Amino acid sequence: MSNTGNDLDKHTAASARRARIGRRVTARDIARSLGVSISTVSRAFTNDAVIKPATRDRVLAEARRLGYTPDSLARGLITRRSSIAGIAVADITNPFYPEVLATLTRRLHESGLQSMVFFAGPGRQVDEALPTLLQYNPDVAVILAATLSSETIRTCEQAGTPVVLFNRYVNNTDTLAISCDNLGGGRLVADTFLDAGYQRLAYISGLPDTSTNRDRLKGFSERIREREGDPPLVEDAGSFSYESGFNALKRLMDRRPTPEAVFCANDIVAIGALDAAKVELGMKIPRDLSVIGFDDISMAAWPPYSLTTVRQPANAMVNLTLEKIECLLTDSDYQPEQLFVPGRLIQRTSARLGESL
Amino acid sequence: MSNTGNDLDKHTAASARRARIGRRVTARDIARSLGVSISTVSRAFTNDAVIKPATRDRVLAEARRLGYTPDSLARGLITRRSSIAGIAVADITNPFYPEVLATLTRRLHESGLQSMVFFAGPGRQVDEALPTLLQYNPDVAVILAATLSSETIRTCEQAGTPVVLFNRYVNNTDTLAISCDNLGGGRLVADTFLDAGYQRLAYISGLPDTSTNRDRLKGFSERIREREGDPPLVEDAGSFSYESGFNALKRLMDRRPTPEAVFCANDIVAIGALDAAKVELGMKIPRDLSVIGFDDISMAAWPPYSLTTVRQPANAMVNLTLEKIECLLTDSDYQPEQLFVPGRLIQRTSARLGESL
DNA sequence: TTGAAAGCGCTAACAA
DNA sequence: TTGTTAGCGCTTTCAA
Repeated sequence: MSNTGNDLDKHTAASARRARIGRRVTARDIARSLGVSISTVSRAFTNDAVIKPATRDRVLAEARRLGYTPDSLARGLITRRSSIAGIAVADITNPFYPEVLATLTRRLHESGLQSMVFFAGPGRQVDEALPTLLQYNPDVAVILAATLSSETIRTCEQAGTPVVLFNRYVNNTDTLAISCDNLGGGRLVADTFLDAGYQRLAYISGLPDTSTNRDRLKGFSERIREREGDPPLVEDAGSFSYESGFNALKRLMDRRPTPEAVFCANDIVAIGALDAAKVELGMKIPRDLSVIGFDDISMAAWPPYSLTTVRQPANAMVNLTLEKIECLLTDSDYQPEQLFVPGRLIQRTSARLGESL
Repeated sequence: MSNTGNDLDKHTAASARRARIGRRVTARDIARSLGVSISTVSRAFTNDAVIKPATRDRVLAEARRLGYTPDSLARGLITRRSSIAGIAVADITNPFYPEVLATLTRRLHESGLQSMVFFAGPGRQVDEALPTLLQYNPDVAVILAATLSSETIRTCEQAGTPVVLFNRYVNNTDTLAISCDNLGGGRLVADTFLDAGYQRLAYISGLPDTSTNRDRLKGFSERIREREGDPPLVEDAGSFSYESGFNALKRLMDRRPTPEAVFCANDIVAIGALDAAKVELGMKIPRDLSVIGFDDISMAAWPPYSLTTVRQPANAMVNLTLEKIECLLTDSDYQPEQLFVPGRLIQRTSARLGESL
């Protein structure tokens, strides 16, 4: 655990920058210029401080004139709140997450938290990157669609940073986790297919070791078993990507019995599968095959795909996340929970569900 | 400019968090536990500090044992380097930018900079958000595919934060800007179409007031004029989105003379246009219409689209950005430049270019 | 309602 | 090679 030690870390750096542009304005400058104390300047920028309104106005005016803004870093040093939310996100190739990330950071910002983001690949990278993030004393760490070892979670808590898992969860921990009800979503799709009269069902899986993938399959299979249907064929795509879905569908269609209806681990996999069926196998959708996805990314509504899918209520999930972060930050009695937000079937035309509706 | 003043900003917050989890380990703890001074601990974590190797090892070991890591915020307070890169990104709906963002933050991280990201809509939001970002004293601000008023740029420099514009530039400023050579890209497409023998050309524009959109059109028209072709039809899609492209193509096809070849402001617009042509107008691509896009997002390679496009060399652009950031940070004589990285035509099958090749 | 003083966790000049 | 001291920019008791 050595220092940064890289090429940007020259000693000349700070001076070079300061040479380029003027020194930053500090509270002292305002104080001097106005003939008041530094504390007074500070109070002008603290909401519930006792200060004469007229004085505050003078300070604020002078601050605007000189371009002063309190230094959040220095402030955080003493308030013990950095107002930073550390966010780790994997799976940026799935368009669902940029959208979530955008609304999440926006909502955090509205709550006075700046987002420090780290993008990780699918591997162990999140565990490796988190220590760096922790050096900034984030008020909270949000892990987006990535897994975190319980060991790393422990590290965070030891550093005083509560952790929120978004769309993943870990067993055997009492870490706050907000997720779509993937299990319920899987069951919903099973019911939908069975109600429509399909018997030969299949599942195309995504990244194997993720709770999203596991639970969607689990709910799907479980419900089929409950209704005494034939167990579904499971084709492992290997990852949540277009190419994976594309190739998986081709393999799936070589297997027997040929499935009538396929549930895909997520939309991007479903879209890959759809294209493979159409382009490679010359199939007509939904005449020859019914396909249902999961997420409801914007692409799902594009005319050539018109994908029937389980919508993850991204906004509701983000709202819930913010609500719980507030609990974490303000209520010392709050016991972290694992929360599941139900998804909803969005019917388009990639699945023929016919009569039963 | 008042304080944050929001619901997370309770006074109980810090104490609640500290109650939940142990107080953070500080350099003082290590020092006490080892019977050395705080400076010695500090030196152990500073690369080029004079310290006995054995002492450093002892400190590092103890640090690991107790889970100590220097507080970057406190460190930044005195070194005058926060090691934070502030990034503002608009246009997250264009898949090109999540990809750029991912590699950009990764490369910054390798250079010892953490990324603080703010997502903005297409509007003035970046100008509004930047002051908040500045409170964290970022070492550099990177503006991704968004415009920044010269006034805000001034504010940044006054605060001591150099600005880098990525894929946008502003006239009349000496702000560092790294961009694809959109002008050259436009000319390249014009040549490609003209060489293939097309005469009735068209351009579907994206978000009107962006340098990317303007320059692509400008290069395209300019080159056509130089080669004495008929000026292209220009259809304004209004934004860089699938729907815009979809609708714009329908309008375009109602105009006369009917174009034989269309250059789209970017890939996502092109893909929308492609779908409109196929789904709505029943056209065969490229038999009835040749389409060329710009960006080369991963979707462009999907079989149903197989979009011929001008590839933006994202990696090269990010590398260049990092190189120039280093200049900005270390070399006080460095004069900001406007840099343009050439794009390259990726031939797929959405444009019939035939004989001439 | 304000100012003086202490100190958040750290680094850096200076002494030893 | 190490410790002592000062202080980064800010907030926050405590006095006035």
